[in-house]
Amino acid sequence: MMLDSVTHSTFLPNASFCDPLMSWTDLFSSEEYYPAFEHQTAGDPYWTSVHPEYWTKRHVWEWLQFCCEQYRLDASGISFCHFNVSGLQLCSMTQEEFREAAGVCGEYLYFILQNIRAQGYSFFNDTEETKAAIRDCADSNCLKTSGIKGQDCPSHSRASLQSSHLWEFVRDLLLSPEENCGILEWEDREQGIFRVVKSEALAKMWGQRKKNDRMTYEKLSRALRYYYKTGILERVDRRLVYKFGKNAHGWQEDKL
DNA sequence: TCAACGTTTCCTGATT
DNA sequence: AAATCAGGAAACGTTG
Repeated sequence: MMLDSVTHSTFLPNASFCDPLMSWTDLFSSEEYYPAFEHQTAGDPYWTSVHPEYWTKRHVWEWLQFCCEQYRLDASGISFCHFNVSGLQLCSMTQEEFREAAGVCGEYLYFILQNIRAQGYSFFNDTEETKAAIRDCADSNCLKTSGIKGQDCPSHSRASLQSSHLWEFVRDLLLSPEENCGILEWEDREQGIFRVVKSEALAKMWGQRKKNDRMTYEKLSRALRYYYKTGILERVDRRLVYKFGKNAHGWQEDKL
């Protein structure tokens, strides 16, 4: 049903980007088109295992996080609530809507998404062609005028995804209601104060993210306490309650 | 190859 | 009593 919108994608500044003979299904079912990624367990596929049109909100978040990290986008300029959408909704967003949601970074994100849609995850393969295309887009759209630092296309995507920081994981969980499952709860949204409601579940989730089944809340909380030093978190003298510090970004409602 | 970074692991002791 | 907090110390994996 989505085949038309994909194969007839109009955002293809460089025709060589998309092989017109390659079908949508082929693009996303062929292992060789995204060799850099591993599929997760069937019950919980990673965004790279799923077609953008079928991404859940969680997948959208994962993709966004990946883009921010891989391309060093300034997350503070991105309105995350605009991206609290399903893959289908994301795919229906126009370039203008991306710009509204994330400024110049939005154009970049739009470009990346359209390329994934058009050619699958081969977009991330380490080819000169892709690198050049990214540079072209970057030059004409955002890198010149924004703080985005130019980077070659991702060749270590998986590693990069795994390197996601704990506080960002916590932040994103807090901002993603359907993934949260009542694990975290805002205590004071404006001040960035939140409570860990299900400490064990939080540790389990973090452990899953880091592929570490020995993670416990005891150990996770030690890592959180290190954030007091760096101003990512501030101490709140209540059990299981934390507060984002001045060096944490991307959690504030008015900046979303 | 090395060193910095962000944890992870373990621990002792205090607090709730 | 069990869970959580506070940090020191050291190990560890990734990254530049």
